[in-house]
Amino acid sequence: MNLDQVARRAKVSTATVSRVLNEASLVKSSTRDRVLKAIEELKYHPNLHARSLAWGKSRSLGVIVSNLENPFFFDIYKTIEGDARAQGYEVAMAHTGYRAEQLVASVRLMIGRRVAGLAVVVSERAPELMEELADSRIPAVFYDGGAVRANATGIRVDYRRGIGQVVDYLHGLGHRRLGFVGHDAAFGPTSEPWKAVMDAAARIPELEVRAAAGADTLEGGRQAARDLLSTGFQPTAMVCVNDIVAVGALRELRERGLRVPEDMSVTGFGNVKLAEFCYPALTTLHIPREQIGHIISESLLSTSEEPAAGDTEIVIDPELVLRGSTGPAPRGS
Amino acid sequence: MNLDQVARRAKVSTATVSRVLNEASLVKSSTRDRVLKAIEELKYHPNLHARSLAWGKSRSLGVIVSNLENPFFFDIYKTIEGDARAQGYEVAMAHTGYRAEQLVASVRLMIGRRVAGLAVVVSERAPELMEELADSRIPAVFYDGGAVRANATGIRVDYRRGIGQVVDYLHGLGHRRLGFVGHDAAFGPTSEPWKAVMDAAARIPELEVRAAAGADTLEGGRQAARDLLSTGFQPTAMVCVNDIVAVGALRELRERGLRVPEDMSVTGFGNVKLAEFCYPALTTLHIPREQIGHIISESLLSTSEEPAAGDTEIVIDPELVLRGSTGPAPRGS
DNA sequence: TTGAAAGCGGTACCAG
DNA sequence: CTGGTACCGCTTTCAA
Repeated sequence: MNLDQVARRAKVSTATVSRVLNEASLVKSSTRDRVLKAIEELKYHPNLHARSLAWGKSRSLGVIVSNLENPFFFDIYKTIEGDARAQGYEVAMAHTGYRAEQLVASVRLMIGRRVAGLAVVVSERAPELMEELADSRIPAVFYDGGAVRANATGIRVDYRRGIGQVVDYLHGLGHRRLGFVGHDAAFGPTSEPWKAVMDAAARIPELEVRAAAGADTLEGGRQAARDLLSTGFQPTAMVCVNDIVAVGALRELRERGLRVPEDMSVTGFGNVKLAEFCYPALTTLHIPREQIGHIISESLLSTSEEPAAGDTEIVIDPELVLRGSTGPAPRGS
Repeated sequence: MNLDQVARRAKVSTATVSRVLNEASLVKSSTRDRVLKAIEELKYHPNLHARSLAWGKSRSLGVIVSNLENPFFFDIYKTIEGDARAQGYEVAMAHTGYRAEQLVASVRLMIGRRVAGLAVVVSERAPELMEELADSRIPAVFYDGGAVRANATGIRVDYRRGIGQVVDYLHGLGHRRLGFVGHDAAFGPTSEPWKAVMDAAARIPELEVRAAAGADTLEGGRQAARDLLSTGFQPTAMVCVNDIVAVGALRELRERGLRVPEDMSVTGFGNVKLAEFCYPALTTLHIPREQIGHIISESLLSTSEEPAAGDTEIVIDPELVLRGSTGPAPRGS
């Protein structure tokens, strides 16, 4: 099942078979037919490894995301994939589950595959690795990737501003005790969302904030909400690091008999589709995931040979979307 | 950045470099160190295409799913991926968006990659292609794949039985007019779920059933529910083809001011995590997705060289899970 | 323990 | 328009 067998059967050289396969230079139609027939009969499928090896380059993009299960990441991935396909590129996906080691493995994998471009859409970090990536000369784009490496585009969300808006909004509604529901990879002093919350809280002294975190899943959000409440702390609002975790929190509240938003306000982050479909619908911060995807693919697939501007940092401004999950703080709280 | 350069720098042959890379035969540790140093300095990453070409085989599994966005598919994918990784396999993922043409392209891609095994977890069909796959001698497992090809394992859900249970249950609660919310790829007389509904309806003459379908997304479910209701038909229960679509329907009902389950019962299919987290929580049919994933990977990764039993068909029996989205039919309906 | 060289399956340049 | 052939980068005998 290789070129040679096809060539032999069609009584031509491998070069000719290769030609009909790539529709490149013209082949006499009678010969072409013979070859096609042989291919058909032999159920021949070209070995893609051999092909890309010979080709030198790989007309494929790599996309690494933290958690494909979270629609936030999926939406970005899908957009990139669509764009890439439209330009005739394959897409190789990898997800890390927020583990730095897995990120390292994935990047190495992509370098090994000699992808034509790499999108790194993850929250976790692996600084040493980025150097390796840079040396590989593979064009890369980072989303949320912390310090942007030289000669690569970076995209990040202005958490400080987004969370700031949410906190101000809640404060304006009379809330004084806030719970922050993070997830393991967006927790602790190195995490942007966390810093943003702390900043906002520091700005408004009368605010009291406590935090908890679980996995980046529905169940994780529920668990975090439970942990938060079981400490005895009685917040009147919960600021969640993303919509999925927020939906998880909603369930915990429901099962405790707490009404949203009468007894407790809840906010999300991202504005994924589910935020509109859950009940109550989530007040959240809109992040334009498709736009992010397009920016990424555009930057990676830039027709021009030049490294697409390079060294750019694009900052996304979240936009507050008000829905049913937030309301005035309960009286006498 | 290839073997040769590393070899040259370390003053050894490419064979030796290859050896230290594969930790195969022993290399004198002083030489090994020299080589490792060279690799380090050159930031060398082996070309995986060349490697698998030389290797002949590919220690990687292919997984094709219809819609990764739907957690049902994702859960299966994730399980397979986990198992495969645990055995040192790479996983190549492709999704088809329920399009047969895309399925064809994806299978060809996987054959071209010479994957060691292929999981085809899709609802759409492409019979001609399956023949091609069979000839490729790649071990394959199909989920929901219709007619099982010779010498391959097939797994399918007993829709007839599952839907039958739901319909009987609703009928027992007094429901007489049922709406079926499908999605485009699970609609029409060739679709199993559809046939199952029609069968059940035929069994109980006093039942009236109408159907509608949209995309396999939250929004699609909402749209389908809207279409169903806008015909003037007034069902008292909606049987949905999966949980996602059901959550979409829930929203449409909510916005029309219809209470669930007082005014309308709703059922899902699959029992994905979201089914517990939405409001009201969904009565649904549990499909053991992780078990399915394990069966698939086990069958594909069977240590024995023999084609893993082959020709097996495994039928999954869905289990009814009762939650808050169903109740007695409204009085006087 | 190490090196030389023959593939693995294609592509593409150079003649004819 | 077609065939011969030198690679692409790595693995793997076979000898040394």
